[in-house]
Amino acid sequence: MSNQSETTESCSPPLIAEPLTQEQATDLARTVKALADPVRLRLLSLIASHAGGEVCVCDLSGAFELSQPTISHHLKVLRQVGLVTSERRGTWVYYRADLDALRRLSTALVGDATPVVTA
Amino acid sequence: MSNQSETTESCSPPLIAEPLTQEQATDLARTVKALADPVRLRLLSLIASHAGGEVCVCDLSGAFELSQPTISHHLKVLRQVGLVTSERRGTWVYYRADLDALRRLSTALVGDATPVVTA
DNA sequence: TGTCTATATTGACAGCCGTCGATACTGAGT
DNA sequence: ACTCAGTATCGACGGCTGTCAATATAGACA
Repeated sequence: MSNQSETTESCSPPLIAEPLTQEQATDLARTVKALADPVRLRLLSLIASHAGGEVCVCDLSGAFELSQPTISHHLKVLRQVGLVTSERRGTWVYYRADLDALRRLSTALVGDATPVVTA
Repeated sequence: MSNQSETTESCSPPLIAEPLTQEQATDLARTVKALADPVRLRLLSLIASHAGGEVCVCDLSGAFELSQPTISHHLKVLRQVGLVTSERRGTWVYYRADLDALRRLSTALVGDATPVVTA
């Protein structure tokens, strides 16, 4: 049960290379939507940047002034698009970021070459 | 008037490097939200991938089975976060993608190195 | 079995958002 | 000045979403 991911966001040409089909856009939007919330961005950031790669939910909850169900809800949204995975060990549940999924998302936007032209 | 961009999304360390502050997350979410819609993804894709870099609104509207006000609304959302800019020439308005803005967004997610591990 | 802690699910509610029709605005050409 | 085409804004409506309190579930430990 650790992962009911219905990951779609397959590998299509980047957005800037050729027009997305309606289906591609719908798939991509699913993943982007999951990231389109400050709380979820911080959650993913906390998980992805954590040494060891794993974070216990109890540690995540403490970082927000939100109810426990709300945090659980946001984690579920991230799980459903495959950006994070979860594993139960004893009483605790540990979350881990899927960096490849994030990279695929990034690639879907701009492709591989990413020379930032910091003005 | 061609551009009422209130672009915030400044250059912060990527999401996966260190935890986002609440403000960073809010800023980033603003931009991500603008992309979190299939229609806007397709619009941006149509604009960004267009030869010449410019697309007239009249060409964009034709690609969707949506009312003209709806397309105009979505274009405004993209404009407000600086992902596209617009310029009026005569009767027509031309939209252009800001690829640097897109790249900054991508960098905010995964950083510079983007080796895709296509499984 | 019972209890306690950690996490998930449910149900409800308010606010946001995508969509439309109607209307206003802008520039071009009579 | 008038009209016409292209685009933007307004106001309204329905559906989606983030939040919570209440409750359920899962595992650890008596």
